[in-house]
Amino acid sequence: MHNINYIRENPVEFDNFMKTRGENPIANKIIEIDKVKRETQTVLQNLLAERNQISKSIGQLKSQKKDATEEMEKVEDIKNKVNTLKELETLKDDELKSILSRLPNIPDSSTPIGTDESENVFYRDWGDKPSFNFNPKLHFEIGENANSMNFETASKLSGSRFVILKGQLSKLERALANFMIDKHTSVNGYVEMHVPYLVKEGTLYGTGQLPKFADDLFTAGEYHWLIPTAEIPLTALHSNEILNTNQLPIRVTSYTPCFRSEAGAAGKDTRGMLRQHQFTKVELVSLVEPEQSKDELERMLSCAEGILQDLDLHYRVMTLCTGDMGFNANKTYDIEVWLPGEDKYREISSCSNCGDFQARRMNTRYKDNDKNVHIHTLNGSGLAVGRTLIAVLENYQMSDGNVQIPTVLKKYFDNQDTLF
RNA sequence: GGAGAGGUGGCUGAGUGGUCGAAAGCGUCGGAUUGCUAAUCCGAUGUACGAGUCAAUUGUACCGAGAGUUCGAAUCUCUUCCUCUCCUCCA
Repeated sequence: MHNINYIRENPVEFDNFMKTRGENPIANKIIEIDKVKRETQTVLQNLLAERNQISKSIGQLKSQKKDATEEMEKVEDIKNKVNTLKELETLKDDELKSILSRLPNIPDSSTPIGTDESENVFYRDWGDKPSFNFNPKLHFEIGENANSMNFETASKLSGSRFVILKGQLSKLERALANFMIDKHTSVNGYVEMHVPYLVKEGTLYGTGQLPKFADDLFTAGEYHWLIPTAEIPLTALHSNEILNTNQLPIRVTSYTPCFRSEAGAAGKDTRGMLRQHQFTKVELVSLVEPEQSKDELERMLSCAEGILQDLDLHYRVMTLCTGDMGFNANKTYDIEVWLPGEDKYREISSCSNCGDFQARRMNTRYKDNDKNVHIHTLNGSGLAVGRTLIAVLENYQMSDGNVQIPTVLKKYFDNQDTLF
């Protein structure tokens, strides 16, 4: 959510920012609505002040058993005006909120300007592409050949975009998640949280998924939505709270399933488990003071990268351009892991600084020298477990169809060398 | 799922139509004092929005949320959400 004062004072700049994010100019419209709203408010409040005063004197007159008919007639007149003005104020306020809640965050000055993913900018990379003396297979070929990855049965149970992992692959998924959580909690300073997977509408509004992206989400019953990422419950932990400075920074992590309708992805990545309605992810969330958020984004990125380094998986980091960046973010780094079977880099983590955008929506502040200031929120995948499993399979595959177990995961497999 | 109770400021908790933005206590902050990791005393202490020479100041709203009754609502009515207790069920 945007600061209306900022838009009021910098309408042209605001429109320019919105343009880089694919939005049409709207500042003037916002300011006009805001102006009417405030003018209405002023008149309304004056009338209410008058009413309160007269009402008070009515009380006094009555307690003295005097006649108050005259005063009561005056108030009657005010009442009618008040009702009309109240309606107008509510109308304008709703209009304003409806517009503001659907506008994306303002990009950070270091975010490259561009229209789509082709204009994302290379930031850095790590490691090298592995070489194979055979033709590397795709992850689902490896999984299906080992009889441990089953899409047909999953589809029988739940439809398309689901998978069943069996035996060693199921264990690999669990091992990866454990490894990630262990590292983030013991080395990187995050506190592990176990959180609800179903949340209320207001929670999703606070983090920015609603009202605009309802189609991307699954609902559960009348009042609940399935979380598309643990970012939702973790970021909203302190909604409607005023934190003390000494509570910050808050760094939390959670291993959860994520549920996404993938409404806009029809026909995309249909084969394999790259794009599922349900997948698991270890999420990192930081709540920090505004001055800290830029450093925190770098820190978070490094924490996520550390997992891939430990797994010895080659990747590159891209800075997303304004047109490709998500709704909430002012800056985002994507980590793309190398998948030899696909012969492509694929997103495995996305680390974003949301500035005060979410904090405004969910009203999370902290006391800074007696002033209440919105905190900054950041989130990042550390990492998407399903996609990490894909990366391990494709990068560690051997010519005989077996898969080596990365060194750091061996302890989860009784020190076995290979998966199957 | 059945029955009941309740939602008030950072916390505990009083308040059943006007003098209530709200007692009291605790906590926190500032000050005074006492020769000592504390006690006592005094004072301050919500949020949002509006008006303003955006400073002093000032107005409005907020007692879970929304609607209503009334000249006037924390207090009455309705709706709704949430919490708790007991029973039932259950990992």
